[in-house]
Amino acid sequence: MTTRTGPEDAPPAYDPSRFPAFAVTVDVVILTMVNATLKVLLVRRGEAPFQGMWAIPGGFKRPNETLDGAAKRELAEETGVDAASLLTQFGAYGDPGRDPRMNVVTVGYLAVLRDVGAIVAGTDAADAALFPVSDVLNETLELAFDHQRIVRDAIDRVRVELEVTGIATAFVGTTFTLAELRTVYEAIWGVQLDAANFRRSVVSDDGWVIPTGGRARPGPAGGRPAELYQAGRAWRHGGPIHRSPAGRRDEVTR
Amino acid sequence: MTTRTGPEDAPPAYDPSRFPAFAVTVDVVILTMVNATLKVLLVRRGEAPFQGMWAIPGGFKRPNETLDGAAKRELAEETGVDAASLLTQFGAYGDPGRDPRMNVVTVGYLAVLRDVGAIVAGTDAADAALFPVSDVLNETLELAFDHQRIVRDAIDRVRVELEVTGIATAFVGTTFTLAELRTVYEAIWGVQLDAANFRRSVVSDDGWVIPTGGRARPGPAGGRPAELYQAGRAWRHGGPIHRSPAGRRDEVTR
DNA sequence: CCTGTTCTGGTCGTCACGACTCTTACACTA
DNA sequence: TAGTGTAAGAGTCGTGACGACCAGAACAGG
Repeated sequence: MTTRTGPEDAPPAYDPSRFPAFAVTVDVVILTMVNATLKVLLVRRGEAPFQGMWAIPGGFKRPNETLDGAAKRELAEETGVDAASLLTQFGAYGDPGRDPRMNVVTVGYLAVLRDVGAIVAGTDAADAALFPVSDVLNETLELAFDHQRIVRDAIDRVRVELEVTGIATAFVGTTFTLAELRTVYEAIWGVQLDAANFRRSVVSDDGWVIPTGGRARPGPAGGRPAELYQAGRAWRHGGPIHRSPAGRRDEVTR
Repeated sequence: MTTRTGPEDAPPAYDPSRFPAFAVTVDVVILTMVNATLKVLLVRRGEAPFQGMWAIPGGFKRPNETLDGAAKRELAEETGVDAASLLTQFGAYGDPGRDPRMNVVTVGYLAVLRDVGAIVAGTDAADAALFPVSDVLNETLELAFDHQRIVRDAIDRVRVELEVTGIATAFVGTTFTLAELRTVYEAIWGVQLDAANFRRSVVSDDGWVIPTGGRARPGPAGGRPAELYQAGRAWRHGGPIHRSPAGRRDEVTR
């Protein structure tokens, strides 16, 4: 990493054999959709500092594993889910004092899951729960460490990923209706999408979704049952739905 | 960072008081445009490992500085430039064995500068030089550590930033012609843009660029002198030039 | 004055997309 | 079994962005 080794570039304290020691952790922002609302999985801290406060799940990176591997392991330990496909790194955080105990640099990962509700219920419900992302963004809920900023960055990232990758399909089940998929976009971008136009964009013979032939059960109010689809293979080339310029500008202005 | 402290979550080796120690470094991918070609600043390693090979400039993070601060400091040490505005983090790298000496996690930063040619000439030309980015991408030039991957990720990032931020103006001077600005897009995206259409997109009364009234000196072959512009304040809301869907698809397929 | 080169401005066709309307299909109830 | 309500599926139209292409303007140099 060091490049030139002139005296001004390598003071004694930064000799490679005596580098400053850091703890490296991996924090995972686990997102899911519940009732057309974007939620984040938080755990309650059992010890100081920030004892009793809610935080993002995470843990130390081990020397013999990669960062991606550490994130995958933490996700599995917290939820039991082995979802390596949708685990993307979005940032590193190393402000001095962010952990009062020691020098910690953490790497943030974004995970998108479905059916986390059942998973959380399976664990001890007292120290793991789903919270609306809006509660974190508008500071209704205060988080430990700098986790508020980390969650905020994760949301910014998922908003972009939604436009350029197939991350939307990770929020829904293996089969889904177009209305379900549409609520994902609407909840994450905070916009209203015309159902007809959405359908035309997604079903446009490009292989975004594949009809399964099945039909969903209508809601309690009746209505025509929606067709069931499964994700196609075209999502790796950028998603079919794009934000309107007005909407994007709003987000930046926000 | 640790969340629950059950016995399975906290093996003795990962007690907070005895965390695994890592060195944390910051590596800066410094990009600039020379003769309509995208170049990256590399330095030659003076010591093992990878002695004599070219690498990205970087160095250890100090405990009392932020990651952004460390990147800013490294950039200043290498180039003397204090360009905090366009220094963006794009990834963290911590594969075991990426540095044979010890456990190192590095955070990659992207810096965009102009006039690096003069800066490099000012330093010892033997151990710092500009290389075409294409030489790194197609593996004509082999880099130390995993720096090839880091540069590749940085290029991926700058291609996206070019579309959604005003990073293009960082490659040109305070005043510039539209042709200069166009070559930035063409070099980074590897496309050809119609000069007339490019002009229309940029000068569309949105404040992307502000005419200064001055005119550039024509090239050696003559021609009409181009008007000089300076960057407007609208770039923070997303850039005016967007890739064609075909071009974006090519990049993913690549 | 002529020519070559580059910038600047204009036109046109295409296509993606949003707004809007209508039809279809099913559940539920009387 | 007929009627009603609801939501999905399908069509239409207008607008706006953008790329391809062309023409004029401005300057250097011979």
